[in-house]
Amino acid sequence: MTAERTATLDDVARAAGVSRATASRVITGQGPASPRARDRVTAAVTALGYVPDASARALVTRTGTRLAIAVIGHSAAVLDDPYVGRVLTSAAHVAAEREVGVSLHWLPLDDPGSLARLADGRGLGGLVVVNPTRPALETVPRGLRGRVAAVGVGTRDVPSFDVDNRAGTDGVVRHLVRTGRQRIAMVTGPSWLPCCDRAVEAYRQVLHETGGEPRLVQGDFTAARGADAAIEVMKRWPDTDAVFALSDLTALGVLDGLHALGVRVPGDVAVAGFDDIAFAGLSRPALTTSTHPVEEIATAAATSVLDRRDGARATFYPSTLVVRDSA
Amino acid sequence: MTAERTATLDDVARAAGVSRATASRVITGQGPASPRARDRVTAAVTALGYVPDASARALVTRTGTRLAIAVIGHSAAVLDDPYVGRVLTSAAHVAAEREVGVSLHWLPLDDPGSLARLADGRGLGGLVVVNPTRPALETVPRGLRGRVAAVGVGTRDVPSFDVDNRAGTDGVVRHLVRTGRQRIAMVTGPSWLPCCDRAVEAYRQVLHETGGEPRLVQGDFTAARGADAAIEVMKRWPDTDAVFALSDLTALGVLDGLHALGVRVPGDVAVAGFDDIAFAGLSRPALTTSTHPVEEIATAAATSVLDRRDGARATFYPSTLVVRDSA
DNA sequence: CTGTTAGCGCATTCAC
DNA sequence: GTGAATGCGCTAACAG
Repeated sequence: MTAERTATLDDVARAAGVSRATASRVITGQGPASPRARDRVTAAVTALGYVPDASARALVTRTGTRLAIAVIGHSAAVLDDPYVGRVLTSAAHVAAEREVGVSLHWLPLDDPGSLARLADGRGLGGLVVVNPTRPALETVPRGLRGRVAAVGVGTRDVPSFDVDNRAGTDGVVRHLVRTGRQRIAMVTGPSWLPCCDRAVEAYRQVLHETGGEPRLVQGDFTAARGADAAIEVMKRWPDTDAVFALSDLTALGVLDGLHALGVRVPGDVAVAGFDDIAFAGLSRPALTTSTHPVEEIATAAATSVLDRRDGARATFYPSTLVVRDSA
Repeated sequence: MTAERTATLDDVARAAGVSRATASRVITGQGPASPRARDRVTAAVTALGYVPDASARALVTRTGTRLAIAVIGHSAAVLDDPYVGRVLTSAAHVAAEREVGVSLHWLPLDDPGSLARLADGRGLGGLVVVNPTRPALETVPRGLRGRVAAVGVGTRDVPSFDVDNRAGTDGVVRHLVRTGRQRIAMVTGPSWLPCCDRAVEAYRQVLHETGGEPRLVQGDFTAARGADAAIEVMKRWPDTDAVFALSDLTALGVLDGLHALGVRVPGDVAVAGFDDIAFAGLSRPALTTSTHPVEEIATAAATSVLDRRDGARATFYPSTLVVRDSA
């Protein structure tokens, strides 16, 4: 297959013995086409190794040639989160196969118009919103319908691809209970992030069943906050024997805070995180956490957007306990 | 500035009272243009907030609309390296401003044709190669000249944006010497990676000056290798009192390996890393390392490619010692 | 169901 | 130095 010159739609049409329009119809799958035409065109496509020119297509459909990844948060620092990095990498991979690129954007939490502005911009092939709020998703223009996906909660119009936070939290907290912990605190995510709700509910539920009292402290997914949260927890409830943080980075910070307090982990207090980031296995003690197929999630979201697949409204991905040393 | 409809070149030309061709010339900076026309057009551009349509431009210049980030390595796992993540994020940011996206690619070390194939593909606006080898860079087609940059070593045709590994290593090793270490081992990067050479030279130089003997062990920038390397070092040279790894991930692995051996850090052996990744401050003990403006480097490389700036052939960025607890 | 026609927004020949 | 004309590769109207 020595493609001396990349094949164009014209080449495909000629090879298939049809007009460009017909070829275009079967390739995009939009208009009508006879079975016969369909066969001949698909054959020609594979024979010539045809890949549609993203620029030309974008130009005429006014649809853009890049996949934007937008992350909602208080500051641009959210873009440095390891979770976001994994989403970006996976999305970039999917995009590359379709000759489009990705771009990364921060949507300030206190600027409700930012998503609409981003979505209005030219050159946008699709949009994946990470950690969205429902009101924010309502602001995406109709023109983008079918080309938006959420990694986090979705809406009726925006399909959601997310970790099963409820089951994941349930698994971690039950593990803590099973290993003898009884006074379990939880460091949550930011209060505005709706996908944390299910996790908090699951935590409450398990504690309710086992006769524990909820000990909730607010987090923000950063390590610095984790250290402070650990100190706060031990001050308010000195007999705490386990801390579950809804983010590995935060859990790592908890480890730090506890260490500063002279509390032994897991001897005095067990610590568990969430997400299984790359460093989770490298901390001392190595972090017990729950692992998530972030790459799979991001790939599904990007594919859904790029291929305009109208599939399920919400897909949940499994959360699997990883027991290491900290709990 | 209520841009109800995004301005087009035609709008700019009309507002400036010139033809589209003239407007295009001054905007691209390519053809001739009278000072007067130049002024009027630039004024119109800012007034209308005009941004060229990347798709249309790509279509006509046959130049593509995405910035590819290519990473050379043995396996696709190199794409997960934190360094690569930082480069990708920064590049995505620069690209977004110009309405283009980025894509991420792994170039197998043992497949010399992969770079050429990637570069030949349509839709490529530019190329940033991370950790390249010189022979690999020779394979990029002439057509891409001026639209390629290297984060790492460059060639005559490919400008280089890199950390000043020599000075950085010098700084770290001298710090070890200054704090009383005398038998210092170094875990290098992969042997095929040319940008490590300068670091190794600097290490040798300092040891030569201070009367030490080089203790070199090969690394591959992974944490797993770091743990093995630590064990190897302590076996070959049991009196080693410091280990410098040319990668934080590897240094964290060294910490792990030393811990398994029952060696105290920094009591028995000091450990230093390189790059100052996000987790460096969170390890126990916190990692002493050297910090690098990776975002700045990547931004410069991406800008150079996207704006077709023919600047300096090689730019070195400072490496700054960060003293924490491990050394 | 199909082919013909007409642009999308821009950079680039060529005359002037 | 400038403007009029041309076409990049593709999809979307429209007529057959």
